[in-house]
Amino acid sequence: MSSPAPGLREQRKARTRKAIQEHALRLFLADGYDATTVERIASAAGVSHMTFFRYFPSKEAVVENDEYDPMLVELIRAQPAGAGPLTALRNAVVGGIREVYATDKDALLVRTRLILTTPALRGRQWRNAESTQALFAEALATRADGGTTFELRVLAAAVLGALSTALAEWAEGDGADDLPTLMDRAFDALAHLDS
Amino acid sequence: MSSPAPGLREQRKARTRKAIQEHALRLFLADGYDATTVERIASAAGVSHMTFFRYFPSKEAVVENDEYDPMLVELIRAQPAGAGPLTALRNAVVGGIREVYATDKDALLVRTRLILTTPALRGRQWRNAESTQALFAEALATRADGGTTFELRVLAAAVLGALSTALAEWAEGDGADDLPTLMDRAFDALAHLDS
DNA sequence: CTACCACTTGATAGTCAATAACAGTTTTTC
DNA sequence: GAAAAACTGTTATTGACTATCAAGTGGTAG
Repeated sequence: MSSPAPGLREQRKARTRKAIQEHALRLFLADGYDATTVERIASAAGVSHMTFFRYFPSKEAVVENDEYDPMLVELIRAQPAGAGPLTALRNAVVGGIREVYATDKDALLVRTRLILTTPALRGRQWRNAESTQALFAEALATRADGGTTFELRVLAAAVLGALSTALAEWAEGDGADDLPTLMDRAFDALAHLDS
Repeated sequence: MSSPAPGLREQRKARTRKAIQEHALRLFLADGYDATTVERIASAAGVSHMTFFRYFPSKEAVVENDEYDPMLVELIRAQPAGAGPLTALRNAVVGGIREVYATDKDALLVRTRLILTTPALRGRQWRNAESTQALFAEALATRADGGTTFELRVLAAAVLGALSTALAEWAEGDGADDLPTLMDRAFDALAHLDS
């Protein structure tokens, strides 16, 4: 990633981007996703709707937060070589989430609930999961884990399904449960599928 | 399900619905999903665009084919009680797909490829998977399978992830592989995740 | 057979997301 | 300081989708 130069322009862009995102989330929570037009978000953030689309490719994209993927890939690669692929994924993901959870818990809950209750966002979410699946499978492959490419893809897909379920369960319970614990339980279930 | 009366009206509606769907798929394949407008589909089918939306809630919906879910749920319920939940799901799903595959293989391939290559349809597909996950989990629960509701949800999600991967692999290979065999391999991978 | 009723459809107009073209302004960069 | 590049707003257009209302069709009772 590049911070090419902290010039005035970059600072201003970062501020504009953040303003759009914050106003968008605020309005989504207040009035609902569908009832909030891009025009309204833009004017709340003090820009034109064209500028909105220059910062975010779509109305859906303003809710996303894909910053975790690269970190998780790093963590997967860093797992000791002896562990099996499921164990490696488990330790990497649960460890990574634990950190995110400690600092961004509330924001994560708000965003997750919004996504779960908005059909358009749910679809988007799953589409992202597909690229995450590919990243995970690739990271496992470079770790020289056993199994064919196909098997690693299946593994990554199964893990993502399990993680999504944990996240959904957590959000449905309004964040009362401990998310890393739920994810651990999800991984336990994966390890003993035919209980 | 109701066939209230095979009156002229019902026949006509069924014909219109089928015509819209067939023209839509034909045009999608010829010109691409995005390049095909609803207006064009409607006029090809000899109706107005309003009628299109009276038959299908959205442009995306015209590609779907959710008819398999009830059949799969029946098959899951019919599995012998002794088998573990993963085995039950495996036998039900692979058996069901084998039948579909024997009769609808070409149509399945065309539709799957279209969905995989069209971002908007991929999102829709995953959204449907969510309701399928709930149906599977519920079917397993009524079978009095071991495990909590949460664990069954995780299982259903993992299986759907694995199945999607098999379907994607099959479509990427232009249908050269045998789909039921691929699904069997996906289930094998699930059974030995930490290979 | 006819007259009535519910259902289905089309024409029209509108909203909203997303894209394109152009002009005006500001920040770099030399 | 001036030329080049980047950023933004205005306006217009496309296409998915909805609402309304008028007109046409099939089913049915008399």
